[in-house]
Amino acid sequence: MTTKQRLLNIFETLLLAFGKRHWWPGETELEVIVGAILTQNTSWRNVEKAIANLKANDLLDFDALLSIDNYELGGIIKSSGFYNQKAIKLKSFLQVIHNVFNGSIYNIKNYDTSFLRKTMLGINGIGPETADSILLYALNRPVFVVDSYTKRFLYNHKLYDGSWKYDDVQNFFMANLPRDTHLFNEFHALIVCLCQTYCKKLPECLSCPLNNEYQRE
DNA sequence: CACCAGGCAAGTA
DNA sequence: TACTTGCATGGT
Repeated sequence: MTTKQRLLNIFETLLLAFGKRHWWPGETELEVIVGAILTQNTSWRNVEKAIANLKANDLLDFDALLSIDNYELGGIIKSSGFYNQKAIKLKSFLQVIHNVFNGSIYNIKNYDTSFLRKTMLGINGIGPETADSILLYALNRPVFVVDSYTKRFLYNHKLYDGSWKYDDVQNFFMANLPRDTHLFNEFHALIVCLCQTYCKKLPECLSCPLNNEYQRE
């Protein structure tokens, strides 16, 4: 079985086991972007509270967020942890959108993916995972998102030895899968679901739904 | 009680 | 280049 066939098999198996994940929860691009920053090293449960709090204060709005005081913003997103840093990160991101993209978040749709990625990576607080999450889940660009779960999954299933960097892991998926936004969207979400359900720690991954897939080899 | 969660940047060697 | 540390709340 080739790597491409194996990856697609794994995807089909996970989809069958868990169903569609309907990622990313969020009604607007801004909500997805805010969530992507707030969920850095933080459980999604705590991020949901922060987003609800932002909505309750009418702050899930580009201009409102841009003008709010950092200290006050930190208090509102406190439940997401690292709230002082994240307040600064959110403001930095919005400030760049304001400066580079002519003052509107909606203009960023008109720019190509590599320019957007490079620009986002230049913002303090935006690393590769956050940038790619925004590209895929907010802007529907065919970019594969890598996180700690992705590496754990590949390692547990002996698809890599643990030495690859972020870009190496991303290239592995993108070189062996059709460049399809919906596929990348669902695959990443399914890997997260798999690891949160079965593969809590390295290197164990017992009673994993993929075991049958391997027995077929 | 300890440990982790859908990371990143800055500092050190 | 390759580690280490600070950031911080809330759930299990």
